[in-house]
Amino acid sequence: MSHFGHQFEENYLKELYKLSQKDVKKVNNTALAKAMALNPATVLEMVRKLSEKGLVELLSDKSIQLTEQGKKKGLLIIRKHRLWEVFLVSKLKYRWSEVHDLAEQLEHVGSEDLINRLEEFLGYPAFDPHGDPIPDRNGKLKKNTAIALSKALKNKNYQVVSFADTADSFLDYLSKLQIEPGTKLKITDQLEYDGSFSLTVQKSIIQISEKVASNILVQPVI
Amino acid sequence: MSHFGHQFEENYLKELYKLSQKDVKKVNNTALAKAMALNPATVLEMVRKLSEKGLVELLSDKSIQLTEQGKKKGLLIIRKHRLWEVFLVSKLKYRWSEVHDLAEQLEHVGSEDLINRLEEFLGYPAFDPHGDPIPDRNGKLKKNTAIALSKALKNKNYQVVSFADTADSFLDYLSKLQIEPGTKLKITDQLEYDGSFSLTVQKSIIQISEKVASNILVQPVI
DNA sequence: CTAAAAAATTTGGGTTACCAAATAAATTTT
DNA sequence: AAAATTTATTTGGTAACCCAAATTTTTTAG
Repeated sequence: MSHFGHQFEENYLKELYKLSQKDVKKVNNTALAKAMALNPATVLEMVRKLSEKGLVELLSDKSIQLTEQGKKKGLLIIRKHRLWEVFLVSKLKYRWSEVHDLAEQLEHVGSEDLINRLEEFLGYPAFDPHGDPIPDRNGKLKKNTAIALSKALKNKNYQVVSFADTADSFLDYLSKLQIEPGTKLKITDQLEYDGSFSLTVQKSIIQISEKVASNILVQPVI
Repeated sequence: MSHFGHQFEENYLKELYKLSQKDVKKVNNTALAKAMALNPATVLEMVRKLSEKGLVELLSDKSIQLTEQGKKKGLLIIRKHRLWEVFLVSKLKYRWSEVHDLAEQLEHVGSEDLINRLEEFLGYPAFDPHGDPIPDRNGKLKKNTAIALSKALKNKNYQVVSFADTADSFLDYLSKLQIEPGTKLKITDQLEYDGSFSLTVQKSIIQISEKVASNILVQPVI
């Protein structure tokens, strides 16, 4: 038995789960290797081991698919990751853009009991600080009903849920505008000329391009 | 660079620090190997690596000593361990006897900044749930003024601080007696015959042997 | 001081997760 | 369909951390 619990296995399962969500097309060895920044030979070797463990199936068209068991494990890691992110932001006052790497370490810690207690301590949050849904202990995800800000209605109140683009430069830009998940805002105008938007954000009025607006995901505030 | 940060290194440094505190006599390879439940050959190999890194010195009498740098790193791990234990007990409602293994994982996570924030979040505790002092961010430890219960005075109020013996069986026994760090108690009598004690613990009276009493560390309640 | 015991060290292996480069197989282009 | 490209797979190798068993060195006892 490894001295590291199942850290590696967990990373493969997590990545496979994420890929299965993101792209519709099947996940092959190359795609997984690229996603994990590993050599295809390494990935093939590991995937075979996962297959022997019944966590993954190697289909006849060479695509890699999680079994029910593998899916469950992958979701658990995602659950852990997102709950720790909530902890870091809501309790330790990190900014939401800083927590990913730390959560990547914390997600491999310990027991399911620990994460269930953490969830209770945090008050059963449904979304992480990036706006991504947190699987409950049965693996169920709350539907995220967010839409792009560029598709939102004028003069209606919205709340930022997450961002479609997660490039650092974009996140830094948003941070300067004081736009983060949870921020309440309203579209006051859209310019015909270039499609740019005027927003009311916390009593001040700012301008953003249509491109930026399309990468901000919002939910109507009830 | 390893994919695991410095988990192994950290464990060696932590153990060396603990040994340097516990036993007065010098720490040799055999002792370290025993403490870590590893083969002496393994330990020797690792200690040499630590020595190359300047974290440890191999003295001419074959004893192993932490350098200032190594000591600092070892203390940091202990700090992390104890702060996470406080978190698990005070926030996630674990019992103090359950948290060691989880803290052993958490202690290897992440940044010094994280642990500083955690410390602040927890309100700068000076002792962990076992009663052991938590090094501050400069490595300073609060003096623990505890004495063995067997050396305590009759009819004076004390508070349990920690235990000298940390064997599971002993902790389980104490747990059944509802004795844990923080518990208030008073010696009502000591039998001449075998040195055993009568204690008042939370309104009930219990009997413990002298050996048990010598492994319970207490502080006078002000 | 010498024999026995203990500790330190060496030697030869094992496993896991990784990689680069070569080869084989499948897919796409033309 | 043949050529070119992409993907999958095999092969040979590395570094970290570990072990058991043999050997050497040191310490302890007689």
